[in-house]
This record gives sequence, structure tokens and C-alpha cells, in this order.
Amino acid sequence: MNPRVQLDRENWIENAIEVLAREGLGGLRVEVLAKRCGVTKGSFYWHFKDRHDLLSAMLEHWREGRIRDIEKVTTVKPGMEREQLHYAIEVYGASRNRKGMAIELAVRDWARHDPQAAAIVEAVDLYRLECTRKLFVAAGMSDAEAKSRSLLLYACVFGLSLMHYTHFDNNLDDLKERIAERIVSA
Amino acid sequence: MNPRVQLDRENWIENAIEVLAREGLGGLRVEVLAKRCGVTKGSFYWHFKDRHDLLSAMLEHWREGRIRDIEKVTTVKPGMEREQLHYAIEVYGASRNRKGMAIELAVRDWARHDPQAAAIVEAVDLYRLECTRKLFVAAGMSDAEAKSRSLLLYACVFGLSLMHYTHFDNNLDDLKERIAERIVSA
DNA sequence: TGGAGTGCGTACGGTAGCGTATGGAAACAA
DNA sequence: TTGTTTCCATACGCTACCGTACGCACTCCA
Repeated sequence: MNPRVQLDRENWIENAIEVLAREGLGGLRVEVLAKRCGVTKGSFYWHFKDRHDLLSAMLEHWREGRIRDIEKVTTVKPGMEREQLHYAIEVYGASRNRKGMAIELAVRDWARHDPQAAAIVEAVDLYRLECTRKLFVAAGMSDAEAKSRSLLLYACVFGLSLMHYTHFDNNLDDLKERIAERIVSA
Repeated sequence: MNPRVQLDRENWIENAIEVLAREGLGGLRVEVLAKRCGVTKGSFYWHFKDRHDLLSAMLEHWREGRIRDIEKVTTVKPGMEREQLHYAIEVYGASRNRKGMAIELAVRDWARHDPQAAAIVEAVDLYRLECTRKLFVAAGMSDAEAKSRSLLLYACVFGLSLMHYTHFDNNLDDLKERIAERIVSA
């Protein structure tokens, strides 16, 4: 039996992030979101002070989720650093991760017009960059080279998700493998 | 002849793209744009059928500008291909090109929700990828490697403009040089 | 000089969305 | 039972927009 008929803040936030991924920040309207949750905005304004209150909560929720995810993807037993870096690249580009990447891009576009979102993105970026930097160092690179590879890795991952290159080649997997190799290999 | 109608339309489009760069597609409102042009929307609806008419014209204007720009950046006398590739990377990341990159990102976000914009972005991407691919081939790479490098180059350029890495290092120029070298060098 | 076209202003109806006010049902407490 | 808290519905005012209707000044020209 499902005793949870009522909504809490967490439910609202998760639904809001879904809408953000599909429609972007501009499509995230209180009344539309309420209809999606099967209630009216009367409920919304009980759980949240206003729209901005929801947006702040979404950013914080996203940041925490990213930090947890980054730790999961970048912890590895010694000697497997390059394999883990390849895995990280593959995960970000995987089609099963479309929703996560859609959120990622929506938040980054959000950050272009909102300092609060920009601060969250910066925190997440610096954490990501630092984690993969350690992997590159553990794989035997110098500090400076590790930093540049770390930056290259994420720039490439996000850049690829921003481009429309499906018809550029009929063996995209080979292209991606070559790119990953170029990013990771010594 | 009657160049005034065309020029006025062009004027609206250029102002609209300015607003798009600063505010995003959501901030591009007919009445706001009219105020920016120093007129009222009565003028707008004389030059354009409706808002969508303006948006289509903006996309076409952007596409044509990009094609011209790509040709300008990727034509080079034989033997200077790698230098030109370095120059292309540097140009896209330059701070003097902030506005162009803001437009770029706004259009790409637009393309995530609009098939017409997505088609324009795909056309521009394929043209860009093809032009730099030729440079890599002329620099001595195999077809497959040239394609992967071409894709890596633009993915990295756009990805970097999407990230917030200013505080990752206090010698960002060195990082960028290393990245460019990794993309271009054999 | 008066008619036609041009470029824009003004006024209006309509919709979407934000936030508030208030009522009411259900659960829980005393 | 009765009061209180929780959670949501309904109704309302307000603003920002979109697109249309129409009018007004100006230019061109036969």
C-alpha cells in the first residue's frame, strides 16, 4: 500500500529537475509543474516560499548529487587509473545518460544568467577537475600535464554533448575511442 | 531599388541576436526588443509576420555568418596547417570573442528544444568539422585520425566555454597551450 | 496636388504565469 | 468530542507578453 499520497519538498524538486531537463529553465513554470505532480499550485506555495525558493533547492540538490556521483566514478584501486578514466569518458557520453546530460546542459545554461547557478557549477567543476587530476597524477603524469588533461577531458565530454555530429562519420565509436585515447594516453 | 526594407530587417535581426547573446532565447521578447531599437512593436510587426518569423531569420543570419567565418579561419597556405589550427583554437577561446561564444551557446541551447535550430546547428557543425578535418589531413594525418581530431577540437573549444575553471589553476594559459598541443600535435 | 504606398504609434483583446487569500478536508492530539 | 496542524483547492488581482486593428505622418510621383 502506498501511504505516500502527499508530496514533500523532495518530490517537487525531483519533478522540477525532470522538467528542467526536458524543457529548460524557461519551461519550468509553477502551475505546469503542479499539474505534472497532479496537484495545484496551492500545494506548491505551501512547500515553497516562491519560485526562487524551488530553484535554489534544485541547485543544491543537483550539487549534492553530482558530488556523490563524482566520488563514485573517480575512486579506483591503484594501477587502474587509466581504465577508470576511460570508463568516466564512456559514461558521460553514453546514451543511457541522456537525462543526466540534459540536466547538466540546462544547469550550465542557467548559470550563464544567474550568479547563484554559476557558483554551483563552478564548485562542481572544480571538484570534478580535481578528482580526475589525481587520477592522471596517479597514472604517472606531471602536475601541470595532469591538470591540462583533466580540463581537456571534461571540456571534451561536455562539448561533444553540445554538438550535432551524428552524420559526420559512420563509425562514431571509432572516433570516440580515438578521442578517449588522445585524452588519456601518455 | 529599395534597400531600406532589407536593411531595417537586418537591423532588427542584429539587435535580436545581441539580446539572444545576453539574455538567451527566453529573454528575447518583441516589445523588449522594440524598446531596445527605440521604436514600438508596431514597427516590428510591419517587418516581421510574427515572432517566429524573426527567429527563423536570426537562425539563417547566424548560419551564413558562421559559414563565412569558418572559411576565413580555415583557409591557409600549404605547410601552415598546424599553425592555423592553433590559431583557430586560440580564437574561439579568446576573451575578445565572448559575444560570439555567447551567441554560439545560446543557439545551441535553442537547438535542444527546436528542430529548426537543431538543423542549423548540425549544418554549421558539419561544415566546421569538415574544414578542420581537411587541415589535419593536410598536416599529414590519416582520415580517421583527422576526423577524430577535428571533433576533439570543437568539442574542447565549446566545452571549455561551458565550464567554470578560472580558479582551477593560476596559469591557465599554460593549461590551454598544453591542451591545444594535445589536440593538434602528432 | 492628390492618391498610393511606407514606416511606425496607439489602443485593444486575449493568454499565461506569479503570488496571495482563504476555505476545507483529513489526520492527529488532548 | 473539539481544537490544531498539515496539505491542498479555489478564486482573485496583477503583470508581461503576443498579435491585430487602425490611424497618422511622411514620401514619392503622375
